[in-house]
Amino acid sequence: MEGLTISKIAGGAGIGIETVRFYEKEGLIDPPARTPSNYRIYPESDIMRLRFIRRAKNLGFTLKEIKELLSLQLDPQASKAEVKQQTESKIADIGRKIRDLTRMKEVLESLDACCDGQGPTSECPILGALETGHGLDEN
Amino acid sequence: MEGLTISKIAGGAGIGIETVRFYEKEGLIDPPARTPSNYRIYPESDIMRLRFIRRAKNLGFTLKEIKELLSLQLDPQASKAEVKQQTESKIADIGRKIRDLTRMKEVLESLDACCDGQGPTSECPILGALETGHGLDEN
DNA sequence: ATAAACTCTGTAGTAGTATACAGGGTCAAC
DNA sequence: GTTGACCCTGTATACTACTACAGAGTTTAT
Repeated sequence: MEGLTISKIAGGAGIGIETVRFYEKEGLIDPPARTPSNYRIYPESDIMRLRFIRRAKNLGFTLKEIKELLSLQLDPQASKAEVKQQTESKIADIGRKIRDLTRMKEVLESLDACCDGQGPTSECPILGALETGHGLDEN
Repeated sequence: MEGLTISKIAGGAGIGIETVRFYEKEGLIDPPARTPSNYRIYPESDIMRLRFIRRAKNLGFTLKEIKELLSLQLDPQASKAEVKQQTESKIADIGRKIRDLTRMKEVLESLDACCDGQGPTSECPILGALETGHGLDEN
């Protein structure tokens, strides 16, 4: 039989079976084909999609945002200009996240270095890491 | 009077008043001083702390992880070795996030470029972005 | 041909993270 | 000295993202 059962893709993506059905309900993956006995059968490629979702979630994207990210490639109907604008807005979002994380990492690295000896930990301020950033913008 | 009321720090940090009290209950900020009439009064520096929390949440850290991050600098009692190990583990986490986001950003940038003309959007695969990464590790 | 291990739909429950409200006290200003 | 904007505690509700059944059908292995 061509295709994977739900437990196979769930296992392959490292998530639960119920979560796969949940994502289908939420529109994050397309409803798959069904066997004559009504079992879902998935193409291999859905494992990739599910892994993407898992990783993106770990990066602080909500399911709604992930849906938007995924739709950037799958919506040939949408106006090019609109897609382009959405894409660029996502790129900016991601750039902001990268800058924040980079700053945080630098602070932790200097913390790691400076506390190697015996300086008091409380002198190494991680708080400043995200402070000097991009203002009071939303989110 | 020295210090800020709860609505001032909430406003300054861009979060709600109830959220500030919630973070206090959860141990993310210390219980502040009180006026004789039992009002909370916060030092300016708590705005920085609350902003850090907001930004870190946006980067995919849970409140529990943020608590750990904040405690890295505030726990001079903890054994240096333990703190050092925790710090290094956080640094690795963050490095992974940065790599994932960088890959995602690259893909979106090429998507943005290649869809400038008229190529079908569906040909630009964001799915691969997080795929060739660091294996099937947890999370 | 039966038991174990899967699948289905549908509904309910959980954890994490806020938000809202009720009932009551406090402060500033007119 | 009363009105409106604050603050308090405590409880309840909401939203997101799962996770766990219940009750019933299917597939696989023995």
